[in-house]
Amino acid sequence: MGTYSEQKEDKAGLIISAAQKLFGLYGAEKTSMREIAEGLHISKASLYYYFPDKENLYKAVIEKEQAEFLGTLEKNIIDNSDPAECLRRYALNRLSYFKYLVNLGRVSPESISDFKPLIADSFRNFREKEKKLVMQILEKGENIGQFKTRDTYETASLFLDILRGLRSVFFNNKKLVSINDEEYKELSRRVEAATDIFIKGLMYKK
Amino acid sequence: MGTYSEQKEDKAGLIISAAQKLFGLYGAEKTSMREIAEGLHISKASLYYYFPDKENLYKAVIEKEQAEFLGTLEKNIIDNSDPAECLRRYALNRLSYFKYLVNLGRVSPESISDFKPLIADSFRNFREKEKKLVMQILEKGENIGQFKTRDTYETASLFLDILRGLRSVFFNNKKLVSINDEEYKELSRRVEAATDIFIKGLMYKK
DNA sequence: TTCTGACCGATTTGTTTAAATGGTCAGTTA
DNA sequence: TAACTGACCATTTAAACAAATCGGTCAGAA
Repeated sequence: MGTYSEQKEDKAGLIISAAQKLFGLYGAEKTSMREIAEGLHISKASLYYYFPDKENLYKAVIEKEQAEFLGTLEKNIIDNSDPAECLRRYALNRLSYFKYLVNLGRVSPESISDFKPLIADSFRNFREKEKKLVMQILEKGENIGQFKTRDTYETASLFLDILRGLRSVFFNNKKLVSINDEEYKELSRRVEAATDIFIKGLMYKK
Repeated sequence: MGTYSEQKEDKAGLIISAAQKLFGLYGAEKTSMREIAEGLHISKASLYYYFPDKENLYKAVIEKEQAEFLGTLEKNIIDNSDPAECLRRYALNRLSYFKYLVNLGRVSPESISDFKPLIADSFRNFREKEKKLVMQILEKGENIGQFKTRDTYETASLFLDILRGLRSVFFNNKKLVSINDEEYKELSRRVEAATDIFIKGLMYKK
């Protein structure tokens, strides 16, 4: 990489960070490009030199967060050799990421449901990557004769949807803006219980 | 019951049915008390002879639907002796009820999240009844040595939340107004798969 | 290459006004 | 006296319009 593109990435990174902060404070829709530019002491038009439009800037913020999470997740999992323990860790790590997103204001009705196609793609992509990670764990479990599944892809998808569903149910019951420690403990207790039963349900019966 | 209260219940029942129909067409918020009264050829004030306010009328509609569902559900389950099969039936019956509610327009962001306390109570009550039904099934499974759970109440609650979560995830992905046959099949396939794994996870290991 | 001010059409916001809504009540009806 | 009603009220919602703000563009300066 040359100096230019490095500089460009630096500047783009600064913009992403500034946008990330403001999106976290006010939400993406309530944050204007003018505000982001003013915070960086540059003109609004400059933002459009680095990002074609607001949607792509938002996408960059989302994908930055997703990449960070997937990175730490892989590290946290790969070193562990027991597939069941891997699934347990996955569930709790994923929940921790959820808490982070909620407390950042990144999870809300409008952020989830009526997403623009571009952002929806990012989420789909993220979920696919998650699925593949879980698939790897399941396949490992099959190979060492610990698990027995019909279809690792379907099972991984189901596992993630169950976790997502539990979060969603918990989230819908209380109208959450942020998660405090008590709520988080309660939710992780349920997620752990569900994961344990799920794992038992995958176990190979001798 | 005397003639008077029977007549009163008849009339109240008519009002509930009329309201049910209109709520289904336009939603509770977009249906006015005037409309309901006009459809029954009575004055708006008369509605307030039978129901203290709109909220309680809506509550009556909700509880009528819930009672009907719980009734058919119990019938559909009680005659079956295998607990695992009971859980499977429960899951699919519950899904069928969900489809019914969605296609009636009874499930929507505003109907779910920002409910008035009164209606929220009805839902809590309904969920408690569901939980007790599932608990009965689980206890039966424990008694015949088929299941092994830490806590039947917690497990029942978890089972229902997982089902609810899967519906919620499916519902949030597509922005549903009604469920067609394909979507319903897809959803029941997933619910069945989750239920099967869940049941396996409850099985007593010899 | 990087950045900007001036500018555009479209959307959002604020404000005002009229209509409709949920709810009440004294009194009629049968 | 239980069942019902028309007239009425305070509050919410709908409509309409103006002003501000928004995302985005572009010729040209640095």
